[in-house]
Amino acid sequence: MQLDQAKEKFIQTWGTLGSNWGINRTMAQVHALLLVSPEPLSAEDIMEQLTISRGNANMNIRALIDWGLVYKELKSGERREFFSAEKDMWKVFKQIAKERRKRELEPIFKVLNDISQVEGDPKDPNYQAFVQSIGGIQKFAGQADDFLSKVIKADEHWFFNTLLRFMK
Amino acid sequence: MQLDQAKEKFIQTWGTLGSNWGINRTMAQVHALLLVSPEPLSAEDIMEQLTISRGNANMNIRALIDWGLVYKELKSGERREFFSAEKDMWKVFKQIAKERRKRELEPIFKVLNDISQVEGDPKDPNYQAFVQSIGGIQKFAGQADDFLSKVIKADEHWFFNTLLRFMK
DNA sequence: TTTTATTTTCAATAATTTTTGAAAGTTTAA
DNA sequence: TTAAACTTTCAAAAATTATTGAAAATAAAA
Repeated sequence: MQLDQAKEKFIQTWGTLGSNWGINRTMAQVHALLLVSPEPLSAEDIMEQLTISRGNANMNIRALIDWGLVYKELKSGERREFFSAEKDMWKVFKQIAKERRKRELEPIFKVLNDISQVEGDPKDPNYQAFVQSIGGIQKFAGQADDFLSKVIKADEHWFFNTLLRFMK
Repeated sequence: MQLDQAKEKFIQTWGTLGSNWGINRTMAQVHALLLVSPEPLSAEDIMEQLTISRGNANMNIRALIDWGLVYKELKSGERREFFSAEKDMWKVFKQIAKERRKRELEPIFKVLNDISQVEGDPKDPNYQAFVQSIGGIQKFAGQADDFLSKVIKADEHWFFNTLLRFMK
């Protein structure tokens, strides 16, 4: 396979992967493109290589920067902005975990907490099932959150070597 | 808060959560409804409670069954089918991990393997960046897969107690 | 300043995904 | 058998989400 084909296939695959996980396809494609580019690219470069509009490129680049997955680079003597992606997959993973934790887990805790205050007849099976189910979810979410907070701080070598070995 | 409101809020929240993770909103809502129902529900019940059409209910129930998150229950003397959800969150989590691993990780390995065979000039920085980036992703994906395969087999108590303690 | 280069915004449009509902299919009971 | 109860399918419609492109905003250079 030639480089161009391989690049194209990677960008498409990464885009599909993203959309399976609730991430806009183009955003994932921009990320993929930056992942395999040796040098930072300008908005123009990205527009051309992915054949997308200026507005689309801009929005998705900004979103990637918000997620902490892409960095803005300033080249001296150059007026326009250049962008590069974090290529260390462990860092990418931790950054996504961190952001999703903040953006999603936190709001869910709030809702779970609110609805677990539900009032009702303790003899009503609907009430019982509700309280029990929400309780189970709360407990799980709390444990998952503890685990995540540790993963976010962990070092890759420790995580995959030490931990994986411990897990037998 | 009253039970009906709490239920409604839970169903909406679970639906939003699902769509953030690439799962159709209605599918997540059906799952939520079954999670908080003490008794299995019929398709008719689900249609009414979520005010969705028969076709929509049917499709999403089937999808949940495919994911192994919902079970079909047969009541003797009843002709229609009833459905119930797995309420143990650890099992739910493991089931989702198992399915996504099969549906997504496996195809990605295949693509990564194909494109890592790319031919090119070892002096070309584009080629170097590509090979290196894909290599890093492959390595990470392999380790993540090993980890996942262990999680899928793990017991909840062991995972959260023993492991969480070990992670300090 | 004013001009020029570049980035951002956002209403309109396009593309995609989801939902509906009626018809076809299936299964059980009479 | 035939009829009734229930489930599945799928083309059309609706809803949602993403994209465009041109105008407005911003920033640097002249």
